Amino acid sequence: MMSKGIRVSPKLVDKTEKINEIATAALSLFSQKGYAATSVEQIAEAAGIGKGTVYEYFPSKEEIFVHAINDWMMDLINRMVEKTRDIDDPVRRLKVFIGMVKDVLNVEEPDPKKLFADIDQQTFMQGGAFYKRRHIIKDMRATFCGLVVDILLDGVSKKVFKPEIARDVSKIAINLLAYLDGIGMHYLIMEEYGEYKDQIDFYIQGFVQSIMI
Amino acid sequence: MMSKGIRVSPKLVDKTEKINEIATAALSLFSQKGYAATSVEQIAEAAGIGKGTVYEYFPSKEEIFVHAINDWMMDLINRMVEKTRDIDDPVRRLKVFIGMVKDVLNVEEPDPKKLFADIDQQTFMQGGAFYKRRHIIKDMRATFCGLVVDILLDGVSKKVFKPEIARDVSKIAINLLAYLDGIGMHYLIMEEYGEYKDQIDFYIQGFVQSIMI
DNA sequence: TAATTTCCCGAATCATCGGTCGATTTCCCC
DNA sequence: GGGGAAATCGACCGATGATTCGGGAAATTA
Repeated sequence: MMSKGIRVSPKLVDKTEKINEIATAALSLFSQKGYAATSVEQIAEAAGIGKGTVYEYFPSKEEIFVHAINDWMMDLINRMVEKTRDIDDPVRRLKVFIGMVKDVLNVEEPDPKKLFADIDQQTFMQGGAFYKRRHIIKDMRATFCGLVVDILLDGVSKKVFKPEIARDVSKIAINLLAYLDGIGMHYLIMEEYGEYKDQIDFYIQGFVQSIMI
Repeated sequence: MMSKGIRVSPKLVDKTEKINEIATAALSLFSQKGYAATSVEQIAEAAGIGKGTVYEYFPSKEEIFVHAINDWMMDLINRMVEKTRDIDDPVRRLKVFIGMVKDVLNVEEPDPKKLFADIDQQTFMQGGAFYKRRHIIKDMRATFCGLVVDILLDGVSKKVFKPEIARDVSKIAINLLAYLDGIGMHYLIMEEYGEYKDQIDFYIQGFVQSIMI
């Protein structure tokens, strides 16, 4: 605590930490009620501060959303990188990665369902929080895609995956992620989580078979 | 015009047609500005009537959305059924279907991008227009899936597709649609429409190969 | 303790918008 | 051409919620 105090003057607060506290409280609320239905007052209450204080740390509600979502997705990606980085067997590495993607939808806190819907919303709508910052979302997707590309190329170099997939590795990665996106959405809408994992496993089985030597 | 006059009394309006006029005007606005950013007054103006009049035909803004989206999706599905129904060659039939799905994203009026985002939004958020009517969205998806299943089974019975896919035909159909969903979303976000069709063709090539005898 | 700066707050502001309602217009029938 | 039901309308109401702002609390220094 009390780390960032460069100038010494009356009362100093760790701004960064406070910002994160607010963002964390907000993310939880956004995931429960959605962005639009969450008021700044509720965020303040959840963070244990007054409404006006929120505006000492964020210029607007939109910025809270952007910050919170950014942190959340960064964290998600970092954990995936970490968990898969040191796996030697490319097939296992791929499957661990996919397993983590599968599990994302089952997280309880923060529940990602509404977060994803709100991200799309705020990205597509002119004037949305992410509209003028689509690059954040794009970068995130690109990073994600890069992760898969790494795994695939690693498999190629280890002679486990067919060499010819190297040529289309980017296409293949995008297609895999698109599928995972789509099937996740499908089950979110259809609410048949029971079959979700089977369905993915069925797909992945064919996928792995098609890229293995 | 003036078709539905059963009871003859002072002044009679074709309610059904008026409802559709309003819904059509609304759909166009929703697709341009999104559901939340479209006011009932704007809908009224676009339909060439007063705000109060809108409420003679719809009980709420939400109902306008539900009605408009329902019509829109029904129409989409019907056109797909029609265009593919009479194609004999299962492979061509499948490809025509996929071609139509591809083209959906490029429609200008109404532009589907925001509509899809709003549908998800209104489906996931408690209190959303589709929240208590997820069945409408689910049914639509099920119908859509049924279409693919039909095409696949037709191919099996014509000895063009492998017989063993009949066992998992539902899984296969869902996976295909999930992919198309996901890749569509991907390109909507990444805004690289140029590569969109190539990407899908690449996928479909592998897909068709995997199910053909 | 007083001075000073930072931090905190929630009442007030301001704008938006969905929905209502009573007045007004339109149209059909006699 | 007038009676009356149907249809239209838009000013108004009430609620909501993001953002502002001015005063008070807290902490630090002298």
